[in-house]
Amino acid sequence: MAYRRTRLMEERLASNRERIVRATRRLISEGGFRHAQIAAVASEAGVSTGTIYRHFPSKAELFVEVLTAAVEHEIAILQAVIEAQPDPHKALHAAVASFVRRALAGPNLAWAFIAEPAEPEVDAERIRARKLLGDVFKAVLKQGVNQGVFPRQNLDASAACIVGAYTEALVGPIGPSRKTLRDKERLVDAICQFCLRAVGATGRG
Amino acid sequence: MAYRRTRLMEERLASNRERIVRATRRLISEGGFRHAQIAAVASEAGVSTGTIYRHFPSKAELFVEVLTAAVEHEIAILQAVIEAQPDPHKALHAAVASFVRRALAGPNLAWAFIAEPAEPEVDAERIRARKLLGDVFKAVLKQGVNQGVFPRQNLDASAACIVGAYTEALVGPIGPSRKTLRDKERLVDAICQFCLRAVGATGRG
Amino acid sequence: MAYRRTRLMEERLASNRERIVRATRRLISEGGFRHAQIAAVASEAGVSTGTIYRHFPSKAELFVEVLTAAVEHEIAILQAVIEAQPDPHKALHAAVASFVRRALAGPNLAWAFIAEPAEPEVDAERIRARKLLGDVFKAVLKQGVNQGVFPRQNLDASAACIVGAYTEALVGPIGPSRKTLRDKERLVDAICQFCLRAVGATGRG
Amino acid sequence: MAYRRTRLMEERLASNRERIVRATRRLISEGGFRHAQIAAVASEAGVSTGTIYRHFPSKAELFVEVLTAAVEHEIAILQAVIEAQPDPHKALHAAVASFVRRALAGPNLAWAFIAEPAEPEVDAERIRARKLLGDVFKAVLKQGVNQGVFPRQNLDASAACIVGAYTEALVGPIGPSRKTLRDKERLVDAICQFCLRAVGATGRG
DNA sequence: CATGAATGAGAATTCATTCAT
DNA sequence: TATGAATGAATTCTCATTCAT
Repeated sequence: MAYRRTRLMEERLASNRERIVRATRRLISEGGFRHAQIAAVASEAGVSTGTIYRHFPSKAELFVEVLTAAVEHEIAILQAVIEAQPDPHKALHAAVASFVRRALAGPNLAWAFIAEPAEPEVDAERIRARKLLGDVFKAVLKQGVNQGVFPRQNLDASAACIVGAYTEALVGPIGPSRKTLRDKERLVDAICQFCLRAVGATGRG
Repeated sequence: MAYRRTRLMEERLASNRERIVRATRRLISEGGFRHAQIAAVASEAGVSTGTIYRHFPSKAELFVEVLTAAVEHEIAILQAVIEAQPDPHKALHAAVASFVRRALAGPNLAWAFIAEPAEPEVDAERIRARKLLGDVFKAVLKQGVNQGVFPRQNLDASAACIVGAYTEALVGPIGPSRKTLRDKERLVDAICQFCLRAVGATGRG
Repeated sequence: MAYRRTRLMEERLASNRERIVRATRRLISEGGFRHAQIAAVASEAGVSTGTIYRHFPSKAELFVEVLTAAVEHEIAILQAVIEAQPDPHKALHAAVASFVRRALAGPNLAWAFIAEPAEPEVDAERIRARKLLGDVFKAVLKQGVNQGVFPRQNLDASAACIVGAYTEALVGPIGPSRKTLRDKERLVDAICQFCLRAVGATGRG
Repeated sequence: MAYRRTRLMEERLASNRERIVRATRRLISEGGFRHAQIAAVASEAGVSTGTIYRHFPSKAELFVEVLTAAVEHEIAILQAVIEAQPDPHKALHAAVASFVRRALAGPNLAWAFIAEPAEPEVDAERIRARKLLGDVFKAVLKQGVNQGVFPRQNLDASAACIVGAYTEALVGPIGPSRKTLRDKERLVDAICQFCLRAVGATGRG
C-alpha cells in the first residue's frame, strides 16, 4: 500500500526546532517580545514547553536565534538587490525600496530591530543587527563617495540615519494607517527620495 | 547670603505627585521601562507604593503622563528654537542640532520614544509622541516648501524619516561609542547635514 | 467596648517573618528539605508565596536562616549545660545527654545537620553548623586533657566523632524504633557511656 | 604482546545494565544524588535514557540497586578484614581503619550513606545500608564482650555510634581539609583510637 | 492622605518518564 | 532491544495592585 503523507504529517516533518523558530517569529512579528512567552510559543508551535528547552537553552537564546536569522535574511536580500544594480545611486534606491516594500507587505520583524529588549542577550543581538544593516548601506555610500556620485560625509552617521529613517517611517505613526497598494508605493517612493537626497545624490548614476 | 535651593530641597518641596513623576522619568531615562517598577519608583521618590496609586490609577497611566510631559517639554523647546530662526533652512538645522545635542548630553527619554512599550496604553502614547515630534518638523518643512526653499515632497514621510534618522543615530550602534565633545559635535553636524540634504535644502536661506 | 484579641489575631501578631521561619522549621523537621517547598511553607505559615519573598531573597536564604537559628539554639543550650557542670567529665556527659534527650523528644532538625543539601548556600551553612557543634565538644575535651582527666588525643577528630556518633544513633536505624521513655533513657545512657569511654574518661572527675 | 584491557574496553564489554550501574555510582560518588539525573547517567553510560528504563523501573530503583551493591561490597571487604584478624580488638581496629582509609583514598559512596534521600525508596535502602554496616560492627563487639575483651554495653547503640563517628569524621568539616598521606594516616589512627576506647578496649588482645 | 506588608496570578525552567520509530 | 525527542507537572521567583491601619 502506498504511503500517503497527510498535511499533519508534513507539519510534523518540519523539525520541531524549525517550528519553534517559526512560531516565535510569528508571535514576535505580531505582538512583540511580550507576546512570545514560552507557553505561547509552545502552543503556537504545537509542542510542549519542555521541547523548546530541548532545542534552546533559554528563551533569550531562542529570541537571539530568531533575530539573527531574520537579520541575516534581510541582509542577504539587500545585498542581492544591491549587486544587481549598476551604480550606487540605483543600488541605494533599490535597497531601500526593497526593504520598505517587504516590510509593508505584512507582519515582519522590522519593529523588533528597534524594540526595547527584554533580555541583555537579546539586546546585544539587536545592536548587532542594526549595525549589520547599517554596514550594508555604509558600503554603498562608500562606493558612491569614491566614485564621486555622493559628496563626502560621515558614513557611519549617514548609514545609521538611513536605517533609522525608513524604520521610523515603517513603524511610526504614518506606517500603519497606509492601506492601499497605491498609498504604499507612494510611501516607498517618498522614503527612497528622502534617503537619496539625504546622501547627496544629485541625479542619475 | 543668598538662599540657594539644592536638588534635595527642590525634591522635598515638590508635591508627592511631582516627585513620583520625576522619579519615574529618572528611572526610565537611566534604565528603561524595565527598571521603573512601582516599588523602585516609590523608593526613588521617597514615598510608598500606595501613594503612587493615590495619584495614578495604574502604572501605565503614570508612564503615559511621564511620556506626555517629556514630549511636551521637548516640543516646546523645539518650537522655541525654530521660532528664533529667520528661515526654514536654519530652523530645521537648529531644531535637529538642539534635539541631538540635548540627547547626547545625558540620560534622557529619547530612547523611550522608540522603546517597545510594556503596556498598550503606553504604546498609544508613544505613537502619539512620535507623531507630535514629526508634526513639528512637518510644519517647518511645509513652510520651506511653500517658500520654495525645499522641493515638493511627502511631508509626513519626510518628517517621520527625520525623527527616525536622528533617533537611530542617537540610540543605534554609533551613539554610545561617541565620547568626546569634539566627537559629539561632529555627530551633531553629520546628522544635521544628512537631514538638510534629505529634505532638499540646496544652500543657505 | 473593650478590644478583645482573638486567637487568630494573636497568630497574626506573630510577625509573618517569624511564622514563615517556624513553618519552614516544622516542615524540614518533619519531612526534610524536599518537603519545604515555597508553596508548602506559604501554606503552612498561612501567608502567600509572595510574602516569603518579601522577607527572604530566596529559598536558600530562608533555609540558611532556619538552620543557623536552630544550631545557635542548640549550641546555646549545650554551653549552658556545660557551664553548669563542675568538671569536663560531667560536662561531656551532660552535654551529650541533653542533646540526645531533646532530639528524642520530638521532631527536630538534628537530621538536617547531616542532610544532603539542596543548595550550595545551604550546604555551606550545614558544614558550619557541624563545625560549631564540634567546637563545643572540642572545648570540653581540651579542658579535660589539660586537667589530665582525658588522655591526649586528636581533639578535632574526637569532637567530630562525638557529633557523628550521637547523630547516627539518633537518625540511624536504632533511633526511630525506640518508643518508651525507659528505652529512650537507656539509649541516652548508652550513647553517653560510649562517648565518655571514647575520649578516655576513666572514672569520676 | 600481551592483551591489555583498558578502562574503555572494559566499559564496552560490560552489558548495558552494568554500564548504567557503574555510571550511576560514578556520578553519585562525584556529585551526589543531585548530579545523577537520568539524562546524565545515560550520557555517562553511553546509552539512551530509554535503555535505562528497560533495565530499571524507576530512578529510585536504580539508586537502590547502586546503594545495595555498594554497601554489599563494603561489607564483604569489612568481613574479610575482620576474619583475617585474630581477636575482636584487632578486628575492630582493622575494620575501621580499612573503611576510613578506603574512603579517604578517593571518590566514594560513603557520604551517600548519610545523605538525605531524594526518594522514599532510596531512604529505606539507606537505612538498611547503615543497619547492615552497624551489624558488622555489632558482631565484632558481641564477640569481644563474650570474650571479656570489651565491657558489657548496648551493642546496637555502640555499633551505630561507631558508624556515625567515622562517617562524620570523613564527611564532616575536618575531612576535606586533610590532604597529605601523613595527615590521612593520623586521622585514621585518631578515629581508630576513638572507636577502640569507646567500646572499652583496655589493651591489646 | 500616606503607609507598606500582603496578595496571587503569571512566567521561566527542570527533569523523570514515555513511546513511536 | 535501543533510541532520544517529546511530554507536562512541578517548582521557584516576580511584581502590579490592594487595603487595613
